[in-house]
Amino acid sequence: MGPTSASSRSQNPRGPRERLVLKASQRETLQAAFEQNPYPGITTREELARETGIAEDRIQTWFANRRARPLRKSRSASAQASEEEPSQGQGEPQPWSPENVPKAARRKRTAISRWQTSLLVEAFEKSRYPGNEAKEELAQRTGLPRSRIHVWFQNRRARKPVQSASAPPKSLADSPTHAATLP
DNA sequence: CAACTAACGTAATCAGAGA
DNA sequence: TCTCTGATTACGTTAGTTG
Repeated sequence: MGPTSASSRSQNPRGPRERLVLKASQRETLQAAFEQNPYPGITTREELARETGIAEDRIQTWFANRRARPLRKSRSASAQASEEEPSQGQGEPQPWSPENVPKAARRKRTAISRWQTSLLVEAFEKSRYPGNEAKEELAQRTGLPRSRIHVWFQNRRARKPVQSASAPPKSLADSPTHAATLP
């Protein structure tokens, strides 16, 4: 199995997912793909996932972090205004602009059924910030991938702000839409 | 310990399916 | 068409790994 040194991290309910440590060969593969296209679509990501053995959502995270790196400045910033930057001299000094990026295919929209949604809503009301364990459990129970659960919570948090204690819960006569309540 | 960087947060936006 | 909501992005922060 994996020579993971950290295996005693399964006690924190809010704990994040175990941090992945890339092998040199995996890093090379990703870096090569990044140079060809910093915005890989779902097809490319899954291909890379197969090649490297890394989960697709981790590939996506890797690309996002990689894109941000040259733009982000370290908190130390070094403050030295040298007129040259090592490791970024040759190649394309131009930043990637969205217009220049070919629209890669997105992941197909996942259809989340009513019962799956109810389960997620129930969990959301218990905790808006499920840790990795809770996400895995929800993935098990709903049959949805962990990454979709993660996105669902992100969207839910963004669209359903925290209800004030004094704010009326969505009682009757508030949302005439969803007529089907519960079985 | 300091630098590097995977994981994860928000906010904004794009995009698919149903009313 | 509009609404609801899943997918993706930029940007910022947190915390594990490594020199």
